[in-house]
Amino acid sequence: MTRVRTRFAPSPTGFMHIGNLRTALYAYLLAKSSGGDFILRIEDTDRARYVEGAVEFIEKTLEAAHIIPDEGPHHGGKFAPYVQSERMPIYKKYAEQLIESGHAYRCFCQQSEEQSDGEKKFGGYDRHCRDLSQAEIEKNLADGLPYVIRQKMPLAGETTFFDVLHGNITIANSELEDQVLLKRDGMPTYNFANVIDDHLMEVSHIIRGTEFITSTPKHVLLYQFFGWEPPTFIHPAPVMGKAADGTISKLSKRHGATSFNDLIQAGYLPEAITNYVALLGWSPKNSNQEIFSMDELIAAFSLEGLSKSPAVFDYDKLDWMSGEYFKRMSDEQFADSARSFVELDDNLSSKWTFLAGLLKTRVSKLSDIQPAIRFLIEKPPFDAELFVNKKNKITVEKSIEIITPALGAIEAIDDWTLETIGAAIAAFTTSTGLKVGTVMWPLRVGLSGQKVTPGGVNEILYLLGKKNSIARLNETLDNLRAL
RNA sequence: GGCGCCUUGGUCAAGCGGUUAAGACUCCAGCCUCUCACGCUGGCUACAUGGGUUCGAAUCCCAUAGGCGUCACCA
Repeated sequence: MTRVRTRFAPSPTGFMHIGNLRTALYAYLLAKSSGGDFILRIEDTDRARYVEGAVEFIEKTLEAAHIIPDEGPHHGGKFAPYVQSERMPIYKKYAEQLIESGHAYRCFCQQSEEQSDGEKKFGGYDRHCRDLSQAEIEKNLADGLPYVIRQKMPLAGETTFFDVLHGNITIANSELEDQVLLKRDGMPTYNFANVIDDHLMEVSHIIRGTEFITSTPKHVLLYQFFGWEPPTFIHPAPVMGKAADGTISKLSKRHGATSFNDLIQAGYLPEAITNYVALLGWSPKNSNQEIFSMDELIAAFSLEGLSKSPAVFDYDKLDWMSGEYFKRMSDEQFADSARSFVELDDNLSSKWTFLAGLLKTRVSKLSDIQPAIRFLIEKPPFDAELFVNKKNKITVEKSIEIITPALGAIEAIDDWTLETIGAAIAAFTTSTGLKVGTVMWPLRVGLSGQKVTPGGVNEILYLLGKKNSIARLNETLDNLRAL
């Protein structure tokens, strides 16, 4: 059995779409699950679309996602170069070989040429250049006429190829246009370069989007023309997005964050993103496991688990998975990863690990943190409504009755630690003879200025510090009495 | 429009001729609880439609519908 070699072949657009990331992931998992190689190849044959620095961006993104190429532009490998624009002589050689064997021809048609008869027309050219005499060709060449090299498709019959997900797919050759192999500028088209490179680089399995299904017969014909063995094809369905109005379409900008980078910036962990994306179109056999480390994905991956229907990207589920990753981290780890997403004052930054521990189970992405802790830095405006709570039998009067003596108890705390605070508040609560909830409600609301807080009274007191806590409670008291 | 692919709850998704049609997310209810969250219990919701084949079909076949893709000197 030949060695499994897969490749990820993005064009350098400076953007790593989630769908691309998933394709890369599957290719990587397939290779690694069978001890093979994963290749990164840059398909930069469209000069107009080239984005400066995009290659480095792709490499950095893959690295962040823990998808590490064995061969690539900056990873080396015996089939270098791995950037198509650096392989032009190779494509030229094979294109000419095809002309000689009668499977390709020089086409001198202008791009905008119109065809008037009722014959089937392919992209502004007809097939008359197929029949040019050698003399005509020589003349055109001598005149310096620009030309492209086109693949000479069989006019009859059909081409069948096997796709792991879809089985045999057959397309009539009459549906196939004479594909341009070499463009006017000498660059190869995708449809040509990928065949040459995949063969030369000994790629065994091609994983790419379904948008390539209909052009695969062209590739298969090329393999036949050259007498090469075609690789195994796998065409997973695209990742879809759901718009606000419920319509479903290929995941794009209108659906929000759609690139790996967008998601990182929103504060999702790379591991969580990779994990979630892996499950969008793949599921493990004989298991319901959902949380996977990269090593576990490699161990569990198999082509049989791939789905052939499109999957809708679900931010709710990503949020859940993200939360699962947070919960499995230690407070220290979480505090560390979240640190760059928050701005803290000196007081809070000295208690950051503790605060982070409180937040860990309450956020689904790191960018949720800052809004959740703002009340600790700046107290929200007074709102009397907050001091009325039916369930805990709290009213404004009752709040004043509780906060006033509580202030005394708080002022009496010398050593400001979570333990001493907890003990003092517990003792105070007991002394009032009231239910815990009844006592805590006005205190928490009075301290935080909001109904919902991460952590309870003890934690907030600790985080705020003695001086600040007392100041806030006094202010609250003033406001309540003024009503 | 031609050609191709796809179709199990709102979403992901098991299932490969015989099941009470898994599991997860979301949502709802309850428990826990000083709020929220976590955790725990439980619940709602699905085989696109119509024909076959078969003792028996979500599973096989054929239509129909809908969705998606493709028809570039982009990938």
